[in-house]
Amino acid sequence: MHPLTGDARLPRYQQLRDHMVMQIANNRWRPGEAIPTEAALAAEFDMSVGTVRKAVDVLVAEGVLERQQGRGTFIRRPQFQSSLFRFFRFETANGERVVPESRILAITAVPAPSAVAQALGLGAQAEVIRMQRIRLLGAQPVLAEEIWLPRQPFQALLEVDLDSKGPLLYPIYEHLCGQVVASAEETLTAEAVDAVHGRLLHLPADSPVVVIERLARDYAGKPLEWRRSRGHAQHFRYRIDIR
Amino acid sequence: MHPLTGDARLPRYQQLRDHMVMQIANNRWRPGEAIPTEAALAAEFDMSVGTVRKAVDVLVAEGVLERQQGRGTFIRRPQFQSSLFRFFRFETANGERVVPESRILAITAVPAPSAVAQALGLGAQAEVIRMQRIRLLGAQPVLAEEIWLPRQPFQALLEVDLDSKGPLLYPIYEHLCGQVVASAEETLTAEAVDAVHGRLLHLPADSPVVVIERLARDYAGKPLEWRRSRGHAQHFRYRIDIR
DNA sequence: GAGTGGTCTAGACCACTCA
DNA sequence: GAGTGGTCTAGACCACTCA
Repeated sequence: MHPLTGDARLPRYQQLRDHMVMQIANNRWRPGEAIPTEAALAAEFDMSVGTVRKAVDVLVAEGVLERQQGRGTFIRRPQFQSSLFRFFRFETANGERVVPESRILAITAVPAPSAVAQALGLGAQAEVIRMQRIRLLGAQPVLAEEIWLPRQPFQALLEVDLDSKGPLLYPIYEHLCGQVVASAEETLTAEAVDAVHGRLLHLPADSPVVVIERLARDYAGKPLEWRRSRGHAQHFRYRIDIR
Repeated sequence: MHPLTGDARLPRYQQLRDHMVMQIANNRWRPGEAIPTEAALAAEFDMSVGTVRKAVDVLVAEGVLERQQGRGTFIRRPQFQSSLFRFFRFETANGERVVPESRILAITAVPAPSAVAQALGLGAQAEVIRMQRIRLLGAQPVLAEEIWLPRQPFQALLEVDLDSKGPLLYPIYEHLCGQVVASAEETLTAEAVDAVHGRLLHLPADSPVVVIERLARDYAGKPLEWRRSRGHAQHFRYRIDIR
């Protein structure tokens, strides 16, 4: 048995939810691992299974946990590889969906521009890593990305050949730097392409492009990465259900 | 006491949820009205209050119901007036948010083009109402909309002066035609403006515009309205939180 | 067959609303 | 103070997974 340490004025299921978020943020369990059974948690915190279930319900609704009947409840690994592809459709000539290849144009450590420092919650002049890359379908560039990371936990990225590790950065962040992206905020805008990105994307002047800015955070809510991606509007389509 | 009529193999809370959706679709309760208390529903369907709460939880999560502690549980009236403004920001010179005025350019009954018939789930050559309107900030057009409705329940729209009733159509649908919009699917795309819309929106050639297609449905899921709105990308901004 | 989450019950007591 | 939803308990039994 083990007392909860949170704000005792909150309902017990909320206290348990907060406690579990903290455990996850502190890497007590890794993505894909099972948390203790509902009965075990009820015994540990001296509450009924119904109250444990309510705390777990909240975390499932928040996308942090995933239930599997008969097997257990697991830390959900966010599926960010498909994130851009909720916005952009890339297909081969035969109509098959494909993940564009990645080519890194530049990766360097620089003092953070003030907008980047602010987005990442860093002090002025903190060191950041700046990565520029393009995503290609065959020889055709389809996305241009600039990516900013705090230097300290991501230093290792400067010391490896990223292009050899495939186009998906978040698994690299996890394995190379121990940083797990758990949530993100994205902002969509659209504009006529500027000269720089027109050249990068091989687009005529004034072509419409969609811009996606993304701030990615870990389980504790700490900003890990700020990214801006641009792609031709022709590939863009996004669907929303509302009530 | 009253037996549930749904699929008896489903959990009882699901059966109750399905039953309540049906009641709402059949206008047993109107938007804004309270449904019976949890205790009354438990007595009516001979189940425990916990099971009723679980059915209500589902409908709250789906956005159909709204709980108010101490007062009751209410049919949620979807807040569609703000729907476009989740995508477009319109502000006066002083930076205040405003709802653009509406000017209807044309409203006529026509045979449904096949794409419209398909979207609205109508037979080929069914009669539909076609409305074209622009939204204005002062003298500046900011949105161009084409709106398609099945003629039958919306006939009354052809017989009134819509411009005098303000820019929000959904309250008019409800009061004039008895049709309540309960949910919608929206698809965002972006393009360079074409000649027709460039003229309507007073935009130079090749300006980037964002296009929102929306299919609106009633509580039973029946399509009520299909709409396509175009606005200058400069006003467009959309934010998404993902896990 | 042991262990997991899923459904359901029948209650107790609390927090809030409103006349 | 009567009536509402919110929290929590302690159980029973079911559906599913996996060795």
